[in-house]
Order: sequence, then structure tokens, then C-alpha cells
Amino acid sequence: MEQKPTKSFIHAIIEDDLGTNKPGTAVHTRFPPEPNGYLHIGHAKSICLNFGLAREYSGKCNLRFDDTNPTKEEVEYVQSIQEDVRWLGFDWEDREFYASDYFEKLYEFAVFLIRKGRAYVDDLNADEIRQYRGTLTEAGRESPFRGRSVDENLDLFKRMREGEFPDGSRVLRAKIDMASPNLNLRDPVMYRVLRQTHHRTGDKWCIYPMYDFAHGQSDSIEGITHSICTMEFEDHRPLYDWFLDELEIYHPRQIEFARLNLSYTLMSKRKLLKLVEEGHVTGWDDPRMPTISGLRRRGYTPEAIRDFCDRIGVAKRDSMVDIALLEHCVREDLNRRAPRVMAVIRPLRVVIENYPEDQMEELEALNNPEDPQMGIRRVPFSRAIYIEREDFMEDPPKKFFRLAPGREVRLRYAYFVRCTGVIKDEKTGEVIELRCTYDPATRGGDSPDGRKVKATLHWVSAPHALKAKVRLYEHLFVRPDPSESKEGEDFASLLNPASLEVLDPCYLEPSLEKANQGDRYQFERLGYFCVDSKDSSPEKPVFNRTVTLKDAWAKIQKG
RNA sequence: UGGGGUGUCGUCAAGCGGUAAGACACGGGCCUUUGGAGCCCGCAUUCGGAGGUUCGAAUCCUCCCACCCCAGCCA
Repeated sequence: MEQKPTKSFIHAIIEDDLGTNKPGTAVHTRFPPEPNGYLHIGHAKSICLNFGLAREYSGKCNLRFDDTNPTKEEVEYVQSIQEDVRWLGFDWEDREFYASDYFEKLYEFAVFLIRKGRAYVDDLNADEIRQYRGTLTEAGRESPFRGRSVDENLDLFKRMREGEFPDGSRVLRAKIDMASPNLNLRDPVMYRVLRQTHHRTGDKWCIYPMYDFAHGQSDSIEGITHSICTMEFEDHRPLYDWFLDELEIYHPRQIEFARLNLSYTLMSKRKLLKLVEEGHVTGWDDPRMPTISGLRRRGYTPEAIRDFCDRIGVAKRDSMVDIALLEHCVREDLNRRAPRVMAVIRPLRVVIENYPEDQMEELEALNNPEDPQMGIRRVPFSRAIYIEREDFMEDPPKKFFRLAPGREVRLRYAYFVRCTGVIKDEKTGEVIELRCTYDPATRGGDSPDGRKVKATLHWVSAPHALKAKVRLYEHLFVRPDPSESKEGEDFASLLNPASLEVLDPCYLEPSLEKANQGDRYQFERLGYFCVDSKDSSPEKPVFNRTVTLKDAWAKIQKG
């Protein structure tokens, strides 16, 4: 069940604004990603918040790409972002905007500030600007070019645009206060010279506005009522306010919240990019990645992700959410929706000695005990089957109640079987086959005499089995907080070597023949799996494990 | 040691002067043809610390402590 989320401090602010300050104004938010990477679960939090707020208060939410740095942005990223937002279940209708849509307007804004004597062209290079900026505890010094006349600044800025000066040679700066304790106010750079083809404007521009000179104005232009962003921008708010005031334009209300951190993974786009580039994962959509596309390929549902975002809440304090909560959300969703099926991933062959050689029968199985509406299917049974290796122990400890020599268990939807023999490899001593007998009176799994068994095993008929490759995924990192690496320690060294285990061949019940890419199933007693949307084919099916089922036995084993 | 933030259960998170919600995790029990699911019970005498105000404080005041962010021509 998706629980009703408790209202956040942002809801309180908005309701207050709606009730008093801005009667009649509808809520208008925006989700403003930079197209320099794929969206991750942290972005999902922001997406759910922004689109969710618009939904809750009958407002609108724009999708706006903050594309002010062409050196890092690509159309591939904008496409993936569009796809992911849509997949999550949100619609920006015709309100798809780009900061680059406003380049001309932003240029005019800059000229306006120059005319007002509030901006100047600086010839200092990047290194010099840094030195002049001062430190956290010492005031900065004013640039020797700070006093240029309005006309000279106008001329120089125009020529910057016209391409007269090389990259990095000059910048346009806001004239604010080099002694401000807030470094963002120490004459921040507004424009830089950058000869770089932009994914939308091409080579039209060779100067590009800084994010700080674009973001607030973009929100203002779009009439955003509540500009929701993450905490690190709290320090920038005074700067945005300064620009908006000096520009004499509409002020959105900025509200900051804490970004999401999830245990055993990373949220830094830079580090995720590194994992991709260095080949630690197969791509942005590797099922181990915390990206939306990775989670999608892993088998997560949009519903589960939205539910997760509702449950984690929104606040201002730094936090680290336990990935177990995310896993709980998918399990809960998939438990209701995923059809059950039997698959043996670490096969152990079992021959039922008293079952007739050439006999085969079809047994009825429930597609989902949680939902009778999902109906039943028939599963073939025969003399030779596969069971899970882990379901047999030759010398079981007391708490193990699966199959063991002489012991009787139930084969799900089939029969009670008793282990009568163990065949081992002569050299290695490894168990390679089991011999069992079955009780024909227990067909379907019920015993007419009322005798009980302590375990029910899943199985697959050997001659009917479908072969498939199965990938088991685990946490990407071994440490709860991989960003907290010691000095000199490469975060890549914290990768979990067991984050991917490939099992091949695995045996599936034949009903899975009709499985299509993206389809999700519960492999009984093992977990939720989905057909890989890239690598799977009818000839060679590939299943990804989304998440295991909760496993009481595993817990007992760990002690 | 400048500025901006934040500190409530193992992890998130409500609470807004009237005597600590909820979720996940964890522990126990019931039930069970998935050691799944479901159901039941338990789980902060205490809110970073110390003072103070008040009949009454997690909520107000004072001081202290801890953690996070800021010195990109990144966003």
C-alpha cells in the first residue's frame, strides 16, 4: 500500500502563500536538470516533489533544461531525461523549456546591468580572479578593471559576443561587493567566452551565461512561484535576489531541501560518469546503477519509486536513507503484481525412481496467491526434475528443514517426495544427483492422510525446462557510504565484487517462453526478476534479479 | 578561526508551549502448498549538551558542542 505521505515544510510554505501572500496565484514549479548525465533516484525525489506539488495544488510543473554549459551537455542526455521523467509518470505537456531559449533575453539583461553600472568586463584570467576573490576569512580585492566606464563595458561585452576575444580572456562580472562574507557576492562571473558548439544553439554563441546568471531569471521568466532546489543553493539565494532586484523583474520564492543519499550507492553524477567511463558498469543503465534507467532495467516499477519518494519525506537535514527502504517498496509493489513462476537457478538433478519413465503430467499452479484474478497455469511434471542445490543438505543442521537423505518435502503444486539416494562425483565428492520416491496420493501437494512436511520446494521438469541466463545483482558498493573514502582511496576500490553474478544455464518452467523484454515475475522462493530489455532474446532469455524475497533462512545462517 | 544551514529511535521522519505520530530495519509470536505474503506484539520516560523562562519545554531565551555547504570562467 502506498502510504499517505506526511506533509513537508514545503507544503506548509506553499499553503501559507496560497492562503495569504498570493491569493489567486496557482502553484507553478519546475524540474530543472542539466543535461550532462542520466537522472538518478535523487532526481526522482526532486521530480516527485515538483510535479507532485503541482498536482496536489492544481498547478503546473515545467521541465526545463539548464543547458548553460555546452562543454558537458549532450542531446543524448536530454532524451534520456525526457524518457525517464515520462516513465516515472509525469507530464510536462507543452512546457518543455531550455535555459538556452533565453540566451538572447539573458544577454539583454546583462546589457541592462552594464548600463546600470552593475556589471563590468574583467580582463583578469581565471587564476587571477581566484586570487582576487580572497578566502573564507579574508575579504577579496577589487579587480583593476572594475572601474571601467559603462560605454567601455558595453563595447567590450558586445565584442565578447562577436568573438573578438579568445576563450578565457575576458568575463562579464556583476559589481557587488568584494568584501562580502558570502563569496557568491564577490563580483560573480556572469558570462564567459567559450567557443563550444551548443546542442541547441549550435555555434550562434561564443559567450555563455553562468548558471547563476541564468537560473533565477529563467524561473522568473517562466513565472515559477516556488523554485525548489537543493541546500547547496541556499548561499546563492542572495545573489539571485540581487539579480532579480537589479533587473527589476518578478521574484519566484526559492525553497531549499536536502538532496537524497542512499546507502551502498552514490548519487554524484561525476562519480557515476566515472563508473561508466572506466567500465566498472556496462553503462548508465546498468541494472546496478542508481539511475532511473538502471532501476528500470533492474525491474523497478515507477510506482515503487514514487512510493519510495513519498516515504522518505522532504526536509533540510543531511540524511542517508537505507536502501532497504527502496527494496521494501519494490517488493511490496511486485508482490501484488508479479505473476509467480518456478525457476531453478543453481540446478541439482533429481530422479524420481518410482515415477514412470515415459509419464508426463500437467499440474495446476496459481499465478498469484495474492490475486486469484490472475488465474492459473499448467506446469509439466516428469520423472526427472531440477531443484535448487541450496534446498538439499546431506548433513543438515537442526534449523534446516528442506531436503536431506531420508527426509520428505513437498514439491510445490506437485507431490511429496522423499530422498532415497545421493549420487556423488567419485573424485570430488560433490553431490551431482538425487534419487527420490514420490507419493502418488499427494498429487497437487496435499496429503490425504494429513501428514505434514516442513518445506515446500520449487522445481522444474528437466525435459521441459527452458534454459536462460540469470543475473543476480547486489549492492554496487561494499560500504554504506562509499563517498566517505579515506585519503588516497579510490572510490572504485569500494565496489562490491559480488554486485553481479551471472548464472547460466538456469532452468525455467516452460510458461516463460512467452516472456517479453521488461516483463516482471516472481521466481518462487527466490525473488523478483525481469526480462532484460537489452540483452534478452527468445533464443537466449536473460533475466535480471530485481530484488530477493525476504529470506528468513539466510538470516538464520548468518547467525 | 568569515558566511549559510542542520541536530528527535539503528535509518528516514512527524511534532510549531500541554506532557514523543508513522515508516523501514530489528526482536518475538500466529498463520502458511513461497522459511514469501499477511496478521499480532515489542522497540526514544526522552528530543546534541548545559543553564534559564514557565504550572508545564523537543517546542521560547542564553551559552556551548557536533556535522554539512561555500574560495569553478561547473550546475
